[in-house]
Order: sequence, then C-alpha cells, then structure tokens
Amino acid sequence: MPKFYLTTPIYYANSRPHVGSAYTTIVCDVIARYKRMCGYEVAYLTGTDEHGVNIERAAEKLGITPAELVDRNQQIFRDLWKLLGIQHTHFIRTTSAEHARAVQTLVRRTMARTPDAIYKARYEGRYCVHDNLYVSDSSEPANCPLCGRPAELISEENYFFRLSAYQGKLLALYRDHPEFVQPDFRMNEVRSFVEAGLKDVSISRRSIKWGIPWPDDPEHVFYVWYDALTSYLSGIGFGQGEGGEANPSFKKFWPANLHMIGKEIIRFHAVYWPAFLMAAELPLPEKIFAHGWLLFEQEKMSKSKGNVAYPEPIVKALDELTGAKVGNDALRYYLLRETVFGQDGNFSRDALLTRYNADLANGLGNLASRVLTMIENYCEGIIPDPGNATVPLRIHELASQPHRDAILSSYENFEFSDALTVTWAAVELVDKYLVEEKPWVLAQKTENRKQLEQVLYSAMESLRIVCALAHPVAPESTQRIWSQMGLQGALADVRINQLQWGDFKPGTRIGKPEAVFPRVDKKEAWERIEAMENEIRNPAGAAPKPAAEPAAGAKIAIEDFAKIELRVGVVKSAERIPGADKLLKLLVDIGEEVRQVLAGIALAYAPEELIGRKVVIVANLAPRKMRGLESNGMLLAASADADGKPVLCTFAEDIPAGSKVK
RNA sequence: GCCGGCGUAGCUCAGUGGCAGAGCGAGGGUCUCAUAAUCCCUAGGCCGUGGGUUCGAUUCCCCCCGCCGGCACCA
Repeated sequence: MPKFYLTTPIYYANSRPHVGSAYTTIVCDVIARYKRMCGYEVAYLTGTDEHGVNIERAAEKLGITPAELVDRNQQIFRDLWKLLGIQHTHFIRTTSAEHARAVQTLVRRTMARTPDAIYKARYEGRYCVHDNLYVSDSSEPANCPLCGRPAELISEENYFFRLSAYQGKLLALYRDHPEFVQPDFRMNEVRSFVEAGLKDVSISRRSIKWGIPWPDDPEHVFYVWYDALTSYLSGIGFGQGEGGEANPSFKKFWPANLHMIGKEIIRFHAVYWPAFLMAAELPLPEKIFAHGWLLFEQEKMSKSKGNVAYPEPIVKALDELTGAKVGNDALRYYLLRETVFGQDGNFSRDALLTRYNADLANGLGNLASRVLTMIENYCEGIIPDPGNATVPLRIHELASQPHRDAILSSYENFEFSDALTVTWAAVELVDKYLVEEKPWVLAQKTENRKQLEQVLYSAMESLRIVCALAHPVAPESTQRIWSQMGLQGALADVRINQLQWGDFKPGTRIGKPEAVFPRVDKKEAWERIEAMENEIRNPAGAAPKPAAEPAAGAKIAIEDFAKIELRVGVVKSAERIPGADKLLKLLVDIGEEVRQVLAGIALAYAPEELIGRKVVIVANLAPRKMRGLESNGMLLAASADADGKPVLCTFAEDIPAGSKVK
C-alpha cells in the first residue's frame, strides 16, 4: 500500500486557535481523507509547539507554570480538531520526552555527519519574542520582519547552524525540484531570498529555561524553530536507535510528502528546514505548500483589531439552529469552496451562510431529499433496476470517468474550489434532469414504469457518486446521505478513484429520508455566531483586557529607565530619502544641537507637515546608518498594532526644545 | 527602490487574438417529487487609462494610474 505523510504546522500553544489554524488543519484533513480514498496509508501529523519565551511569559502573566499553560492550551487544540472532524493520526507536543530525544538525536547526528555544520559562537543581536525569530538585520534598532514589533537585544554564547554553506545546495534543490515549493510564485520568492545570500542562524539560547536542553551542554536550550521543525520527524517516531531512524513508523513514512503551511512561515520550511536535513543527511520532504491568509471581512485578522474569528461559534451555532450536525461540514465546505487555495481568501460569515443555504441546503441536501422521497413513494423504497437502458447522455457525462478524473485531478493539485465547483455542477444537472424527465408525472401511468425506474436509478446513482466525490470535504453529511440511500459501510472506505457508474445495486432498500442540511435564517444565524464569538473574546467573569497589551515581560527598574535620555525636539526640516518608502530625513533641534534623525514615518506624515512640530527624541541612542545616512537618535511614535501607521508623540502645552522628558 | 501579480456585469471571480462568461444578489415566470426548495428567462458591463503590433485585442507589447504580495527598508 503506498504511503502519504502530511503535516500541518505545529501550532504555537500560547493562545487558542482561530479560523486561520483551523483552515490549514481542515485542508490537510481533506487531503488526508482524499488520499485514503485513493488507497494510500496516510500519516497525518499535527501538534503543538510548547516552548519559548512567549509561553514562559504568557504563563507568568496568568500566574501558572509554563507546563500548566501548555497542558491547558494543547487540550483546546485537540478539542477543536475533534469538533472539526479532523482525523489526524499523530499529534506531537514539543514538550514530550520523545520529542526532546528526537531533537537531541538530530543535532548529534548532524554533528557526527557534518562536523562543521554546527559551531559555538557569541551571538549579539536581536530576537523577536513574538515570532521566535532571530532578526538578522544588524542595524539598530531592529524590528521583526514578520510582525514589526521591536526585537529585543540579546548577547550570549550560542550554537549556530552554518546556513551560509547551503546556498548552493538549496539553489540546486530549487532548480532540480521546482515543485518543492508551491504555489510557483512562492518558489520564486524563496529562490530570490536565497540568491541574496544566507547568514548562519543561531539554534540555541542560554537565556531561557523553557526548552529542550542541548546534549552535553544543558546550559543551552534549543532555539524554537529548530525544535519545532523537528516535530515533523519526532511526530512519526524519529529518535530511536543509532542515527534515530530505528522506528518502523519513521522508516515507513519519512520523508514527508507534504508540509502544509501558511505563507508567513515559508522561510523556515523552504530554506532552514531542508538545510537542517541536508546537514543531518536525512531525505528531504517532497513538497512545501504555502497557502494564503484568511482575511476577516476584508481585513487581516489581528487580536489588536479584535477581529479574530474563531471556528467554534460557527460550527456550534449552525448545529444548534438546524438541530442537525451540519456546522462542521458547512465550515469545511465554505472554506474550500469560496477561496482559491493558495491565494489570500476572505472569510465572511454572510458568505458562509449564503453558501450553506444555496449549495448545501438547496443544492445537495434538497436533491437527496427529493430523490429519496421519490424512491420511497414510487418504488416502495427499493432501488429499481434500470435494466440495460443507456444512461442519459448529459448525466453520463458527469458520472463518467473523464469527469471523475477531472475532479480527482483537482484534488491532487489542491484546487479544491475547482473540485467542488465541478462536483456541484453535477448536483445542478441532476436537478435539471429531474425537471425534464418529471418522474412524478411518469409515476402516474404504469406504461411509463420502465422509464420512471431508469430516471430514478440514474438520479440515485448520480447522487451516490457526488457523495463519494464530496466526502473528503463534507465527511459527516455525505456519510449521512450515504446511509439514507441504503448503502452499507463507511463511505470513507469507498475507493474514490474506482467509482463506476452502475455500481449501485438494484434491490437495495433505502433508509429513512431526512433533511441533511436544514435551511437557516441568515440573520438569526449571524447574530447567534456573533454572540458566541463575543463569549470567547470576553469570557464571562473575566476582567476586560486593557486595550493596549502591556509590553510583554518582566518589569524594569527605575535605573534602567534612567539610562534613556529623552528630549523635546523641534523639527527644523524634513525630506524624503530617495529609494526608501517609509524613511524621512529630519533635522531636529534638541536645544544644544541640531541632530539628523531618520524616522520611518513617511507613510503617515508628509515632510512639510512636520516642520515646526515638537517631538520626543531618544537623544543618547548610538548613531546608526540607514540608507547610507547617519541617524543620531530616534523619534518616538505610537502605533495601534504591527500594521498601524505611526502617530508621533507630541505636547499639548508649549515647551522649549531640549527639555528633558521623563 | 528592486522583483512579481492584479485591475472584466451591483458583489465574488472565470476567460480567450476574431461574436464578452459563471455564481451570488435583484426582477419576472414555471413545476410540485423536494428543505417557501428545483427549473427557465432577464444584467445591454468604456473587459483600469493612453499608445503600439495586427485584417482584427479584453486576450500580445510599451507608458501611466490604482491595488496587492515578496525583498530591501522602517516605528
């Protein structure tokens, strides 16, 4: 039996999952179910990334230990996956003993096989706590390229991975396997990133405790990305025996056929990860697919905007309002149907409810209902024998092998929207067919019996095939229709690539027809979802959160603050810098001198409107060069979140330039 | 600034060198097996602007405008 091994990212367990994580996981589940129906033995790994400063700090805030925090959060992930019908076969926690062993085994193996791949050196630089990312930018101050938050300054002895040595090998990999990264435009982005040159990366930390200890050097703890990526190995059994490959499950499933990720973490998967594996002399995964983001009502979801959507309210609200278990399939269908996979997509409750009523309730659900009712009423609930009547041409087209194969090929290429569009075209066609043939009229006269039976058989057989083709996306409801049609066993066991017209056995006794997708009132559903979302955002009894998240982490002493010299400055001149989008060159009078300060505020402020304004300057910041120009100081500005435009600090009353701010 | 993509009916998007399409929404009609479901008809849209190639361009090329992504850069 051929194998297929796919993974979701190992989700960071510092908070609960939103629809974005659910999206990735659902997509993988659809692929996993599809592959199983094609006869593959599937290993499907997901899990939680439970180490790092962020977890430490989040736990500290709640007054619990990191272990307690991640225990709690990983359970929320598991519960959600259960609610969404996710059939993962493996779940890895990075705090588990077997994972720790795997990480240590991997690094030992690497040092044994490629002795110069890992070395110890002093790291002085910036680290983004939020994204667990070392910021390679050597300028000062540095900010995280992912989230834009200021990176924290750290200086410590670290183990480094010699990524710089892998530029040529990675480029060769991309050249020989252009399918390695998908979609293709991502491959191009990755390639140009690597062509621009690679720096070595730190893969250990000394300053934190909450991590996996470095073998024979327990002062060090593994860098979170090295730790987390290794989950793809440990999750299926790596880490046993000499070299780590003794486990039969690992032998069977590695290398992964697919790492499904969001586009924001492509660099780690398409650059770091293959380099880590090359150094360890392990086979590389076959494919990295980076999908787009799910925007919420056209905006990027972000906690600070308060527009994070969670999956649970949608699923539960639909289940409650319909009195049927439909929410999960509705969400899955919507996510895969509405967006072009790979691109950014929009998540809109209104569109979801529209899709539910139009495609699921009025479409598939109603078709099942009308066909089953007619079998019940006109054929005593027994599937009729069509004899050797030819299949009506148009129906036959949709049920034919080329058509089936077109849908399967869409699944194969992760073109879920296409697969569903074509599958649902079959639903429409059968509806049309019924209107044309009018079985309810045929049933009036006994001489039409043969034709009636042929029509109803064709409709049932089409419905059977549609259910099978839609099963990976809508597993629960298609199974329910399957059972109502009198078909035995699990639809999941059907070999989707061997579907044949005519396999529906005449004489089958159907089950009791029952609405699979009851219609919902959109307004009512919308309000119910909204209410449940608010419940999650602001749990009853919980104190409302302060609007601005306090700078994560430990308090500083007054002496620390005293090191910072803040002064009032007056902007004397301001001009754009050629070649820079965001940067302005300012001359600022701070009393005893006029300083040249560069500030990244060009998107928010026109140069001319700044002249004469009183601003706050960090006066004792070390000079730094940007775009070839020296900056002597830093302008203070506030921004709502990572994407927000900066707003300058200013004064309501008058105050002379040079005054100290404290 | 560099690289890439996009700009088509109210909305979401397909699409091809030669009569501009689908779904949703809206309007009208129809059937009655069905979940007030199905099915049929109806949108006269400068296919972003301006040039060019061509017998002919929405589809090929160039400029411009607007939007988006990656890199660089940045609070």
